[in-house]
Amino acid sequence: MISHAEENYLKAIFKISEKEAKAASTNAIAAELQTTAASVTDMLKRLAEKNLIAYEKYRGVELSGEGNRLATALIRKHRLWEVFLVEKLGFAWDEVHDLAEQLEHVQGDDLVDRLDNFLGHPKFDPHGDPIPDAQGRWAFRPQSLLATLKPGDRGVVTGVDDHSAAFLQYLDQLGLTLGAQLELIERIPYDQSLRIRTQDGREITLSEKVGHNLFVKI
Amino acid sequence: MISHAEENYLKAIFKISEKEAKAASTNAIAAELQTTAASVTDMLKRLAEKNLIAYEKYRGVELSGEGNRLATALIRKHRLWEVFLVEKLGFAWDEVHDLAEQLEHVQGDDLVDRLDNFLGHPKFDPHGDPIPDAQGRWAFRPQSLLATLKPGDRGVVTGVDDHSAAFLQYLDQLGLTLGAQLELIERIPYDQSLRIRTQDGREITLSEKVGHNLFVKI
DNA sequence: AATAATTTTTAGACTTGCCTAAAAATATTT
DNA sequence: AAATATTTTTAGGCAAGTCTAAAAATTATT
Repeated sequence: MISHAEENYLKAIFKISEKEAKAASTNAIAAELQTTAASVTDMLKRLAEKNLIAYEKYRGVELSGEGNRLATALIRKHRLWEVFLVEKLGFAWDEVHDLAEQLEHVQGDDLVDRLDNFLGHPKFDPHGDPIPDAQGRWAFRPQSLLATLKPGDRGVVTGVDDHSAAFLQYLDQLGLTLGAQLELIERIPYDQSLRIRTQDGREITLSEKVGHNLFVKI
Repeated sequence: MISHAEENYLKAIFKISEKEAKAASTNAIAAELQTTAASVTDMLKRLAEKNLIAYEKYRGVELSGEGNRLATALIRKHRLWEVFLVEKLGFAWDEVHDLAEQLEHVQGDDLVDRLDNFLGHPKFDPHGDPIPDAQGRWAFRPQSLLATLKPGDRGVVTGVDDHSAAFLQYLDQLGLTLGAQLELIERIPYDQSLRIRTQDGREITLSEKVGHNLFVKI
């Protein structure tokens, strides 16, 4: 049996490995989970003992096959619950993270698969993140950071890199939710600000930071 | 903040107090939660400390107003999730208890009320148990144990006292699910067995035990 | 009312998961 | 390469929640 705490560590390690493409460090895990390096070291020993990670002192960790399988299942659960909360219960996309964080730990034989079925097998969650299927396969969808578009390029908002409520609410306010169309007018050389036209013809200026946190499909 | 373990104790005390109409004993709580009397004593001290129960050594416990409020909210959550699992995800009534036991601990501002709304404000769960509303008010529905009917009485199955999977599956097999109509033909004096006629005209014999665990509305 | 049986509590220990402070190892600078 | 800075681990401790075994209190029996 695996505890909630252990599950959270696996997910954190998965998340870090995904970005960094190298072994996850103790400090990175501590930062991700808002805990201390000492606590992380404690837990890494336990996870290594259970063969869920490959751990070498001072060298960081990587998930084992089983650890990867568990982390993927957890992300699947998290994202399916997010879809449920938004699509069925009417929560906003910036309100669902903490709830899904709890719901993903609910254990039950075919709960996830029934939920998946009930929701119509969604491939992406309310933030545009892919939902792995029951076999752990990830959907792929070509997308680019808004910051990489060239003036004149048109795109559709497909996801976010920053999942903070502050960013999501700002996007709501701008009308830049998933599916919104936009066109890059120009990039200001001085500070890399981006002038875009929205689908209803408004022209708005976005900071470089926004450009690096918004995914669009060209 | 209240822990999952504390919540489970409150629910157990509520359940026992409901039946016994007197202070819940340490042993009764231990039996309900499948733990030891020593563990219960430990926890009772903590709950008393938090003013969730009135606890006097060797004298059993009763819920405080706040304890009662929390236990009621918990039962509300549990039963709403059971409705969700059966109505929306298609689980059988004997499969949902353990899942709801986990889901009831999920904390979130208006999650329960949104769920309640999504489900159409059900008044009873899949086992016929009442679901308290957001203000903690209980629906009442007159019902009697099948064992108390007189020959010739007709009734509709409205609930069960025994929630075990074995009993629920047996009822499924007999076709005696919620809403099923039946008529008591006779009570066998020898062993209090009950001969009933089902709505499709079958005559079946039920043990005294079944008679004491099935609720019907006459 | 005294003894026996039962229930409840206390005492002490264990695991999980977390912490701080100090030590050890690794990485970076000069 | 030596000194410094950073990262990671160890050591020791704490709280929650559980356990067993023993002591204390209550209840039942004779």
